[in-house]
Amino acid sequence: MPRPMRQDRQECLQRAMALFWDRGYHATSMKDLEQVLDMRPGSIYAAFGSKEGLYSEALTLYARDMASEFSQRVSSQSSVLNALASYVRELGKLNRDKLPSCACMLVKGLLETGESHTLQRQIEASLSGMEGLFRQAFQHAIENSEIARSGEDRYQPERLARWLQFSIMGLRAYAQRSGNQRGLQALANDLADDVLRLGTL
Amino acid sequence: MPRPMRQDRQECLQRAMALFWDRGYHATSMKDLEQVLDMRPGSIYAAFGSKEGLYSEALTLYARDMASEFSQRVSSQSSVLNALASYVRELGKLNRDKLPSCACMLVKGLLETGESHTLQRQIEASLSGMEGLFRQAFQHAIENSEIARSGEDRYQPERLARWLQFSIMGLRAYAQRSGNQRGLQALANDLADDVLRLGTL
DNA sequence: CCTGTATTTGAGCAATCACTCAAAAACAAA
DNA sequence: TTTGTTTTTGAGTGATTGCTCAAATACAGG
Repeated sequence: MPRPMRQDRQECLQRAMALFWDRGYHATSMKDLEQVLDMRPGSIYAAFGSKEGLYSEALTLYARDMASEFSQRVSSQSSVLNALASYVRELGKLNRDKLPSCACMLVKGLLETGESHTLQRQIEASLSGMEGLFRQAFQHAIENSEIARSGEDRYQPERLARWLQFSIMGLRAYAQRSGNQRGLQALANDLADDVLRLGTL
Repeated sequence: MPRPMRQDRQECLQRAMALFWDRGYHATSMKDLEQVLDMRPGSIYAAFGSKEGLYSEALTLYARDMASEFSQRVSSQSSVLNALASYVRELGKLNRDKLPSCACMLVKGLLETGESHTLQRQIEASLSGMEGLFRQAFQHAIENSEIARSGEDRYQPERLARWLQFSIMGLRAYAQRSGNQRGLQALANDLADDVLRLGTL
């Protein structure tokens, strides 16, 4: 009976995510979104409620994609440490040509969203979620005896996870600087080596 | 003869810097600035030309303050490595109560400014300047024989400077997450220890 | 006191912002 | 085809954006 929806909601979110990721929340106007989504204002508001609602859903999609890619990478290799190291090493190839932005969309949002804002809490929750995945990965590495001296405080999974998240945040922020592709890759390689060094006696 | 200026330009810039640093460029409106500066639009535009011009000057002030504080800290201690370590360790105390934002204003600007924008280039130049100061500091540390195995690639001043800047960017982005003050300080302490470890044989 | 110069003022500009809603359009079922 | 339900449309909402400029204001020199 009803008129069918012309647009695929999931594809809309993908496009909106790319635009928000590139320009940030405040610099993205509804008019920009109308153009990218090929939808008129009424349709967008019917589907997503508000600009903030759309951004929120885009953030959720981003976080979900990021988490699933990470999980897949870690579970598809027998060595957790190798998986983590290659993950970090590939961050050195970050390039504006492939992605909307080198920097993490969550971090961009974290830095441009005012404190005590609803979005801020959502972003912090997503970041905590990622850090939790990192913790699990290091936990597995310890259970697999991949990490030397895992009894020492310095090698607790919480601590390592915190370090990894900090590193990724820093690396991707650093990557936002144009030029200097060489330095970025060197930095990523050094970090990857640091990860591997956790397994060296 | 002329009517004297009511406002001190330098103090205006300080206030504008604090507001931009807190809210970011796009989320700060001229009306907000009028209130904080206690100036009417005409005066602001007579003094700074445009919102972007004011932001640009605020960025310059921020970068200058940051650079001079760093230089002072390094030159006031006999041991460069100790100075750097204490600098990093104090970043663990970053708190929204003291500063407009935990995150670096340059990084916030870098992430919210579109590529190929004039502001982006200015920010990148300021970041390069800071990295240069870091390089000089490590250079001095090497000349003072503070750094062990300084002949190895891994301990080149350029590389160490890059690592330090990446670390500070990551640390201050991580600090923007509310709560978790404990984890932040632990992270900063670990990084400070890494700095000191450069001097250990 | 006046006069001249420089600054400050604030009403108001066009443009854009996020957003609304009555009407038109598109389909499936009858 | 007709009907019923839902989605899409896009002109238009009031508010806010960054910004302008003629007039008012404030002072130093004469």
